[in-house]
Amino acid sequence: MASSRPIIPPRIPCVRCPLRRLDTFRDFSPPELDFIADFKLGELIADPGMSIMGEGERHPQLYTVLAGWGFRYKILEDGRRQILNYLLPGDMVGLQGNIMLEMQHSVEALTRMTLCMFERERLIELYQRHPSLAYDITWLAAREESMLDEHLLSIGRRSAAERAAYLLVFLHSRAKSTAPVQAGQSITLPLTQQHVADTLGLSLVHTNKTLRKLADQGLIRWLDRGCEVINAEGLHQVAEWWPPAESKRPFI
Amino acid sequence: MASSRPIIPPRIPCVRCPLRRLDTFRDFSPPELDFIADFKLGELIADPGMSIMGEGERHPQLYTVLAGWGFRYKILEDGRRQILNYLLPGDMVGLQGNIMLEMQHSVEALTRMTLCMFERERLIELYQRHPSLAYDITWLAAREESMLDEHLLSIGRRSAAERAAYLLVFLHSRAKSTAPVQAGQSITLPLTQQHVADTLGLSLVHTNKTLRKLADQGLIRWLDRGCEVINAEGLHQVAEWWPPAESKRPFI
DNA sequence: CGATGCCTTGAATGAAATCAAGGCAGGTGG
DNA sequence: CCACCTGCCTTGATTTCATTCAAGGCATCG
Repeated sequence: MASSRPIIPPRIPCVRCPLRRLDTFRDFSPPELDFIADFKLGELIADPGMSIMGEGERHPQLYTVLAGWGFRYKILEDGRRQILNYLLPGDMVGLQGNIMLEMQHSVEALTRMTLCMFERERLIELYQRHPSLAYDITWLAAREESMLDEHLLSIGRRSAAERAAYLLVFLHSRAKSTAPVQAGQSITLPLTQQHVADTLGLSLVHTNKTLRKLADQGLIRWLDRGCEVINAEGLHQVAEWWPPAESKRPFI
Repeated sequence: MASSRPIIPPRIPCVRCPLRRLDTFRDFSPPELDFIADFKLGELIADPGMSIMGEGERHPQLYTVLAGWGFRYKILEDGRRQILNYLLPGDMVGLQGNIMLEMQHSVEALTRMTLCMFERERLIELYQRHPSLAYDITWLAAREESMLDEHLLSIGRRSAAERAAYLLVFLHSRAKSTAPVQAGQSITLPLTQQHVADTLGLSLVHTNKTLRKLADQGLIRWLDRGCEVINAEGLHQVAEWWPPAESKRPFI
């Protein structure tokens, strides 16, 4: 099944990885970089809406998002869907496949994505030869966990408006730190209201009404298939949430 | 602050660790065991209701639950509380403190707990000298992540009754795999309905009514400060959830 | 014997889901 | 070029589910 997808040999050499240029991410030492470059099998291009991994599947690969947005989700038998988190450049995808036999969630592309593909088999080698990179993987897992904690608090205890404000300003701040620096240009979150609804645990209709209120307050502007954050500070205050202080992030 | 708590030198040597005897957990190689034994600083005893870590604190230690139950939670300014997950024997506590500067959640004891205390500083050493243990830590982090994913699906998309059934059977199955083998004796989950409410994102009153219905269906029995699962299979069906197949688990 | 902690229940209120339409832009095919 | 989809957003009316309010019960403990 993976073979039916457009997998191509590495086009973007790790030495010239565009993510390394951003100062959100930490630098590799030369031996680390060599290892990673060798570890990389190729690239996967995914178009919007394309399924990258499916719950219950076994996946021999491990990915890192190089460009574009995606999301992880689970569905119940009757179709109720919960989006668990979003995938942005620098995020790892499919680590769970190494630990559990089967994937416990699905992954879908939101925009056109480029993913770096790694050989799962060689993960052990990474742990043996590069403890610092192993530690980075743990770091990434712990960071994912802390995002999920915050989402749980949000869905469990925040009101609809607070939840929506939280989600949008959360994504906004993540987008800001991974977007190629564009002079003053505003960032658009590439979502539909259905995605928002499925993330917040609300119905589409109620999500729409809630977003309308935020828009009426001048906090956001909703475009076709996208959301523009106009007043991030206002959203922070509605949500009662501020992003945790973060030093330079690792990525693989 | 940690010094005001009853920290005692190791009483239970790792060689005779009671968890290693359970066949839920994997065995250590002799060198691994030596390292862990040396890594262990002491034990922490926590009584029910005692705070083990607080959000915003910096924690120099890392723990593993040796006995007893606890939980991780977050609170909003106005007091709304969300329980994120429960801590059972074999679970790691405080890894996040290594990655983020400050803890992003709090930890409290539910029953009397014994925790093994490790020196955070030496975690890097563990990564350098024992890649297999490093991998185990990643394994534990990924497992925690997959539990949080399931909780998110539950709170976001399941009905009150489904959620309650899920939580109880989830805890029941976790308890079963870590409890010292007691011949046919039933397991009691050491919770109050307030804990259940704060885990499910429901009010106490509505939680009570929901649990009542499950009890009326003969699925559970509610005791004072505890819940007895009578019909696990029934709960699985209400929740539409079964525990993922799991091979022997690592622990540190 | 009065507190306190935990569970229980009924009644009133409120938030969110569901039901039901409709609008509007972009794309396609006759 | 127009007719007709289709996907995404919007709005009002109704119903369902969950919260809040209010009280009481019943053990345990000092």
